Amino acid sequence: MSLRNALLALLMVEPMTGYDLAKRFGSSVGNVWHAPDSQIYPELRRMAQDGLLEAEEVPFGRKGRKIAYSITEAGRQSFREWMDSDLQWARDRDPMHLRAAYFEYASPQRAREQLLAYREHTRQIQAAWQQQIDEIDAGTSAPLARRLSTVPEAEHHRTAAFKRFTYEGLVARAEAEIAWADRGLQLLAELYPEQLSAGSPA
Amino acid sequence: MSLRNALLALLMVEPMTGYDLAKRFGSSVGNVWHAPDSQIYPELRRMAQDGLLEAEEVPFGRKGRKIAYSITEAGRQSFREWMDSDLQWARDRDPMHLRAAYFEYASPQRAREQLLAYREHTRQIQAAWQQQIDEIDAGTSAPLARRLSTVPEAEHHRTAAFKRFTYEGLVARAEAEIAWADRGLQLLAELYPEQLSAGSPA
DNA sequence: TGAGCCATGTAAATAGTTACATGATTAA
DNA sequence: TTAATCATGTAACTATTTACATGGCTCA
Repeated sequence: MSLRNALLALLMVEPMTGYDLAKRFGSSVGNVWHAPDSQIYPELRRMAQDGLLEAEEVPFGRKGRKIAYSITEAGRQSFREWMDSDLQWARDRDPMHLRAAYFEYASPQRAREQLLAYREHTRQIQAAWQQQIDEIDAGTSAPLARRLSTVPEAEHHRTAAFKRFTYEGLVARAEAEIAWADRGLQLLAELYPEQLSAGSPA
Repeated sequence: MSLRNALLALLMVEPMTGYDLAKRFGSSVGNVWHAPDSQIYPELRRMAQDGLLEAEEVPFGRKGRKIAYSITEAGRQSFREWMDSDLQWARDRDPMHLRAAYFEYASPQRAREQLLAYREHTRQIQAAWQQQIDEIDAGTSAPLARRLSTVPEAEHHRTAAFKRFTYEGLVARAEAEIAWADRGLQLLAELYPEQLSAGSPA
């Protein structure tokens, strides 16, 4: 259901084609909710069937065609209802922590490599989130600018504040994960002083 | 695939029935990988079919029966291979942060209630994780005791250290989420001074 | 004898992943 | 004219959720 609402959130701002939405999932909303093209296209058609969206086929070039989706009043209401509904918390399902709990079954070298890879991966997504914050602060955030253009001036500050707040939380969480990976690397170095003497943990 | 490996991890220590495994998912491994009974029972049968487990039907009482699963050598090897394999990172899919990004569409009251509920929920799972740490430190952790009984004495320290390390990370991450919720409550109070004047954010 | 837990499941639906398939447009 | 990117999908599979179904055991 969240994919549907993530799509509605984007379409609250402006109509878009499936392709635009799929690409946008690689940047703005994709930072909090990933979805591949192959999930987006069918979902959009279902949403149109359910009356949440209106689909309009737009020709382009000689023979090209694309489908522009715009949100209907039913779609707007559905999104607002979701925003007011209680969330059900996702249960924990975390491969990296599951694995770390059983590191004694792995070789220290592999454990170390995995922590390094996890730290690197986390740093990368953290950088992407931080960039969103920087762009919001600099006033160069394209997604935010689009959103603000549909909102009365008096609400601009709040709208920007919520977006920034969201990314702050993600950056802080990533920071905790990076610190955790660092502690793990340190722990490995302490527990296996000989095997890991060659590589520096940091 | 992680469910399978979470089950293998438990069965590396000792044979268990489906019921035992399902219950254990409510405490030890369930802290990092949740799975309902209805997913566990079929998965165990599939794993037995694949030769990773041996199933033995054990009668109990007059007509009762249960199925004890023990890990086979193929199962042990499969688990070790998984432990050495690279993890593919789960994409971000986070309903609470998705929602927070669009809080301007919710009423400040509902936004506040949702942050309070999220903080409370996070505190609860954090407390469960912290309890695991306390039990490890006190030497009263039943799951750890079971694990240690199958491991040479020289490895006890390391085994305990990895378990503790895992839960430390989860506690720290929860701490970051709680701090984020606090910042959100503060932000709401600042953005909507009149509407929220009645309730204290903390 | 009834409540609560032990024990194992099935069915149906939804969600998500991976790999593949097809063709058009645009700019170098 | 070819590479990149625009544009939309299908098929097959795996994972997960939700709700339901069945019956035995144990203790008060």
